[in-house]
Amino acid sequence: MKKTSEATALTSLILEVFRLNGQLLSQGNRLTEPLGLTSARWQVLGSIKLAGHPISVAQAARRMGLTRQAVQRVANDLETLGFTRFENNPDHARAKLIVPTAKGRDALELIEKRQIEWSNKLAKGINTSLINNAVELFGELHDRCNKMETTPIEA
Amino acid sequence: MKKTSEATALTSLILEVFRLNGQLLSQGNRLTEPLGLTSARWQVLGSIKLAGHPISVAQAARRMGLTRQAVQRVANDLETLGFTRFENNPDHARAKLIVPTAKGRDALELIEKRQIEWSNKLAKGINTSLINNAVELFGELHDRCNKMETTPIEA
DNA sequence: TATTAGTTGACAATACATTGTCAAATTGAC
DNA sequence: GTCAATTTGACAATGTATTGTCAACTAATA
Repeated sequence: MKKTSEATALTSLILEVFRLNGQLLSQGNRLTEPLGLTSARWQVLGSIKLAGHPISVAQAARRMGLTRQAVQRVANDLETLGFTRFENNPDHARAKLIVPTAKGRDALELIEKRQIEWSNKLAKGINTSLINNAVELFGELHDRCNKMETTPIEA
Repeated sequence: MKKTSEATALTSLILEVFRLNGQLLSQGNRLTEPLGLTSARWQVLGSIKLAGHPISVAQAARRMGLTRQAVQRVANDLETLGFTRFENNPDHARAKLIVPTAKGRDALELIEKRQIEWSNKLAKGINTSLINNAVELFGELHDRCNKMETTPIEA
C-alpha cells in the first residue's frame, strides 16, 4: 500500500506535534516554576476555572483528554501544596470536588497575566485564521483518532 | 494587558496540541506494542533510518527536538531488547553509533506498513494543503519558541 | 428490592521526559 | 603543544502519563 499525499503531510504534522508539545511544556514549566507550579498543575488549575465551578477529578480529566489517574496524581499534588482543597460533593460520595484556594487563585491569575504577554509575543504577526484553521483541523483529527481507538490493529 | 486575537487563537491551539499529543502517543503505543516497541522507541529507530546512516544519541536527540538524556535512555532500551546495537565511531570515542539490527529493521518495516494504513485512514478526505499549512505554522512556532527560550521571565 | 453495569478514587507497575551534574573526549584558539 | 570551551555519555532526582486492577459508590433495570 502506498501513502496518500494527505497521509504524508499528516505524518509530518505528527512529528511537529511531538516537537512542539515538548517545547510548550518546557516553556510552561519555566513560566510557572517561580510560583511552585508546573505545566500539568497549571493545566488542572486552569480547567477548574474554565469550567466555571468546582469539578471532580474525572470530569477534569475528560475535559483535558487525559486519564483520570494522571489528573488524580496532579490534583493530589495541588492539594498538598495548598493550591486547591477537596470539598465534599453532595451528588457523589466518592467524587470530591477540586476547589482552588486563595493561594491557587492568586497563582493562576499571575500566571495568566504572564501567559498573555508570552502568547502575544509568540503569536505576533501570525494570521489569526491560519491558526484557527489549525485548531479546527486538530479538532477533526481528535475526533477521528477517537474513532480509530475502537478499531484494533488486526494481526 | 489584553490578549490579541492571534494569541487567543494560539492558546486554543496549544491546548489542542496537548490533547492530540497524548492521543498520538497512545495510538503509537497500540500500533507498536505487539512487536515490543513503543512510540518513543519507534521514533528513535525511525530517526536512524531517516538519517540514512548510523548516528549518535546526541545527533538523534537534536533531530527529534528532545534532550540527549531522554534519547539515551530509549536507545539503551533498544539495545537491551536487541533492536539496535552500538558501534564504535571512528570519529568520536565516546559518541557510539546506533545501528539497527536485523530484528530492528524488520520491526520498523512492519510498523511502517501499518502506519501507512493508519495514516491513510486518518487523513482520508482532509485537504492536503490544510495540513501543510499547519506543518508550516508549527515550524514557525518552533523557531519562535527557541528564540523565547533565551529571554527569561523577569520577576 | 435486587442485580447488574458503569463510574470513581486508590494503588501499582511501567514508560517517558526534564533539569542538573560530573568526567571523559573533542575542538578550536593561541 | 597547551589550555579553555564545548560536546557527549552516565547518573540522579523529579515530574508526567499510561495501562491495569480493585473496591466503593452510583445509576439503571427488572
